[in-house]
Formats: sequence, C-alpha cells, structure tokens
Amino acid sequence: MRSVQIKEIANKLQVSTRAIRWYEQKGLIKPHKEEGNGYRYFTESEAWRLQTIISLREIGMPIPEIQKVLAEIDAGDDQDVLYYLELQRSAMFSQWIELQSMIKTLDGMIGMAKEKKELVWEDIHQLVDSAKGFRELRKNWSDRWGFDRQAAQYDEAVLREPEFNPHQNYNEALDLTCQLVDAQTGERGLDIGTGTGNLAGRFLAKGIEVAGIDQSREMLRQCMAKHPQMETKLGNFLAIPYLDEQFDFVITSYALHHLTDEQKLLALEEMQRVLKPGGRICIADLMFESNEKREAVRERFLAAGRADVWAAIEDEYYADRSLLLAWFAENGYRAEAKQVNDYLHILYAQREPESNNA
DNA sequence: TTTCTAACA
DNA sequence: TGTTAGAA
Repeated sequence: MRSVQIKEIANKLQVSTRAIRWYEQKGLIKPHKEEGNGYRYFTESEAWRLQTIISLREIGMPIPEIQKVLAEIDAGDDQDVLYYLELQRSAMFSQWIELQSMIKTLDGMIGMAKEKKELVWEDIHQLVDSAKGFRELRKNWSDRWGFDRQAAQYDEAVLREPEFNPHQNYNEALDLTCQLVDAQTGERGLDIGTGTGNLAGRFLAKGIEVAGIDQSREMLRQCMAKHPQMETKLGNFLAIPYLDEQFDFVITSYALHHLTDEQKLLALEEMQRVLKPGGRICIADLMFESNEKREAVRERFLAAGRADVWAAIEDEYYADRSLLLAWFAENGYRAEAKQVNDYLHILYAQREPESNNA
C-alpha cells in the first residue's frame, strides 16, 4: 500500500499539518510512525478517514462528536451515523435560534439607546439578564424521560388504557385532533414530539404530508418503521429544526406536558415561528382546565386510592389550559378548547393572517 | 528539506 | 488550531 507523508496529504486535503497532528492527538486517527525518525505515513484509508473528519468539522461538529461518528462508521452502522448528522443539524439550529435571540436583545439595546439618546446601563443589564434566563431554559432541555428505552413498548403501554391512566381516550384525542385541523390536500404539517408517529399517521392516511420531530432517535426509528414515507428529524420544542414559516399547521400530542410552564411559552413561540401566516396550531395534551379543576381531579385520585398515579402526574407539568389560551389570545389567534376528559384537552388555534410575525 | 515535539498564543 | 523554536 502506497503511503504518503504528512505534507502531501495535508496539501491534498487542504488542511494544515498541525490540524492533522491535532486529530491524531485527539485519537481520531493513528497513522503509522516510522521507527527511526518518527515520521507519520498515511495510507489511502486514512486519507478517507481524514476527509470524513474534515467534512464533519466543516459543518461545525466538535471533535468528541466526530470521534463517536467514526466509531459508528468503524462498526459499520450507517444508521447511527445518520443520527449524528441529524444531531448536528439540530445543534446548529439551536445555535441559529440563540443568535436570533441575541439579535433581538441587541435590537432592544439599540432601541433604548436611540430613544433615550444615551445608553442607560441599568436598562440594558436588565434586558440582557432576561435574555440570559431564556437561554438557560432552552439549554436545560434534555431527554429526561428515557424515551429511547421506552420506545419499543410505547404503543403497547399507551393502548392499555385502564382507568386512571393518563393515556385514557388516547385514540379519540388523536382522531379529534386530526378532525379539528381538517388538513387539505397540498398542505404540509409538522408534528412535534411525534414519538412513534401515531398522530402523524392519521394525517398520512388522508394523504396529507406531515413531518415529525422528536428528541429520541429510538422513537424516530419506530416511527420510520411504521411510516417509511414520513420525513422525520431529531429536534425538540425549543429549537425546531426548520426555517420560519414552513408549515400550514403544527400539531403535537402528549408532549407539551414535559415542559415547564415557562418552557411551554417558548415552545409556542417556536411553533409560531415555523408556522405560515394564518396557520393552525393544534395541541392535544394532558392539562387541566384551571387550577381549581386540577385540585378537584387530585381529590378524586386520592379518594380512589390512586395517589401513586397522581404522584406520577405531579412529576410532569400538566398545563393550566387558561395560560395557553391566554397566549393564543395575545398573539392574534382565534382559539377554541375541547375537553376530552378531566385531564385531557385539545386546543385548536388559527392565527389571523394579518398578525405580524414578531 | 522535512518532520517532530512542545509551549505559547 | 496557528505559530514558533530547537532538534533530529
């Protein structure tokens, strides 16, 4: 096998020799070293490996991630490589949204400066602080629920439907969601937290195009198995991996309750961002009509001796329906709410086309 | 001339 | 990662 020295390969691949040595130091490659002088010699296959590293670097993937990708390639699992590419895509989108929010903050600062003719640092610090808080919220998102492990049994668990099961009326809720959105041929929707694609599947069956995102690659695997024609991407509520105004409608089922109330509002903004003017949002999720109703339901659970189930509910963040409706009202939506059962509601909102996308 | 390591930017 | 120094 013909092998070349570092300068030649560096020239061919358009990288510095330093970079190549650096990748070696990080354990990404291990070229053969000549006994006497310690010169590195690179073979064809190492050239290909380096090319891969460089490509991944170009899309901004950090070295440790590249390391994992290379391991997957070595193991011959292309599917897992795809996962890392999608993960990277989702990371880039997060950064893009970060930048957007920083620009927004900066605009605020500029606006203040213009208005008052001089910089009022207290105001600016306050503005930056709140922006920082929001950024923390986004960062704190993670797959806390072990969906990767649950994915295989998720459908089964959902369909068992005993009494006092939060998944009671699951299928009715999804059917109703599909009905409310009333998607027309040619429209395109996004299902957030699509899981195994149960909700999206109802639209697909009607010939409506729906893309799905989920933060669990295992869930997406199950989804792809059930709906091979469906477009799926890794992503989450707080950083939807799509550009602005891409969808006629955004749907989500049994997912929003994983977010805190503050995060829910950020999620609504994200949904709005990818929604076309006049688009629709439909949320089917576990929530309560109000805090009073929540109390009433709690008492019923306790009276029935199901404190265990209630404890599980308290582990999540079932919404106060009125908070979500208030957000819709403030942002120019005509919204309606349907109650399926005590803690399962469906919110359907259509945005007035003239509402400006701020 | 080329490459190497190591330290510093 | 770029740069640079000193050595093989």
